[in-house]
Amino acid sequence: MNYRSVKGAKDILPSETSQWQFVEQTMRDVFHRFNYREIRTPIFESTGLFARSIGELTDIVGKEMYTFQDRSNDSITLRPEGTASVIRSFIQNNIGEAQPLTKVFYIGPMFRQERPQAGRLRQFHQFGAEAIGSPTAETDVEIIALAIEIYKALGITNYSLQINSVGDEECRPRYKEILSAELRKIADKLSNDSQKRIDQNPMRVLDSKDENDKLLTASMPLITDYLNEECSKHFERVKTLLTAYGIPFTVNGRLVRGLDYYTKTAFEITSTELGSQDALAGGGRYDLLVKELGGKQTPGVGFAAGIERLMMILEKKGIQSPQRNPKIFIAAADDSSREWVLTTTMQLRSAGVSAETDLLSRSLKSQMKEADRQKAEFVLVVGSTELESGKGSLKNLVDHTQREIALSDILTFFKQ
RNA sequence: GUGUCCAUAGUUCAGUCGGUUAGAACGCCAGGAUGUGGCCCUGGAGGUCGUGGGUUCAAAUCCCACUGGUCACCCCA
Repeated sequence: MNYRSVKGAKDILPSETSQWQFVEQTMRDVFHRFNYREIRTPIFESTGLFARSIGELTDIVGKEMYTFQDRSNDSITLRPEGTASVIRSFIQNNIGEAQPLTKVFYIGPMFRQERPQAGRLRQFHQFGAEAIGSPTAETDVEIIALAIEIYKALGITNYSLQINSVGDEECRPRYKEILSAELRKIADKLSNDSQKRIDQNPMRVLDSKDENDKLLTASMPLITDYLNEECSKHFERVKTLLTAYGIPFTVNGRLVRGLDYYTKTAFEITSTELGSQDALAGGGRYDLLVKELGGKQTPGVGFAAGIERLMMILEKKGIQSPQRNPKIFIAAADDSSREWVLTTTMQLRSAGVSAETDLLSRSLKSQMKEADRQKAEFVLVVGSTELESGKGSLKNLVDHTQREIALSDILTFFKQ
């Protein structure tokens, strides 16, 4: 085999696409119920957009982006996530001027050059939603409820919701100072990764998976204890509304997001059905992002979720889309009927019926086997005798019954 | 980026202590008194054993390198 798909980029094969369409249709229905409209942005953007929004110091920007110079020497990046593009488009097209609150969703491929493993690809697919223009906790909860409703609609139940508040531009820097100071005292005992983060991103240290780090930081101060009044009130309101809505959650004061633009609410939905990559969805509030990217000060909140990880759970739980099989297979009993068979198949298709026939000049037995393999509901057998008498035998492959039918009635029979 | 394990028909796998024609199941193709699928029966096609090198009289089997996959770290959806 000469050519293979690039590492971490997978084909979605004909045997899998109906499942993908089923999943996408289900989420589109839910988005519609929540009155979110689809937005489709380009899969590449100026590199600066991502560097600015996600953060120069994040791993995504620092070492995972597919960045290249195009033939005009502009620096282009394949999008590693969806929010930055949506906000760019929101600003560029003055979408916020038409109404105070913009509710959009997206579905599409994202690109990150990480080492592939279970639940992690280099080209992967995300769906997500953004509510841009509202500062209220009600909006945070609608976004969380929207994500959860999609999992519910797909029959996924084994997930858990963790929430936190990461503060705002006033209280977070203050907390970071305090935390950094505490961490510096034990710096030499922390893991290498954590030591590097003490100054740049101390909150990530508290989220370390290293057992020793966990022990050492067990009694460290948490952001939730240092929120200012506004952030604290917002966080309380989110918790109250989630409870009122009946959405179970746990507060995790160590939860942080990998993107820098989040403020106040941050959340993550995880599943025990996945491997070590157990995050199904993540999101939060980003009140500074629109302004950061050159727009008017506009609050926003959103989430992003991985489709492949969702598919892994559906597969594991045996949740499958209904199959779309041909309604009728028309078999030619001999060569004299092939012309009639082909034209009738075409006419059925024009009339809106999924119809199939044999293109390989195969024996009747082979055609019957093919009809069975295709899971066609009916088989119509037509040969020279049927053409003369004007009547064919129509077999129902599901209940195994067979009846005579006038060939001239075929179209009307299958139209409804 | 670091590490783990793995690599044999289309697929999932077996292959003894290195030993001569590399197997199974499923799938595929063709038949089963000649015009009817599923189950069943018969037959058939299909593999330079990932690639390259080494050890050996002899390598799918042992060793090395590379490539690819996999899972974990990391990161995150």
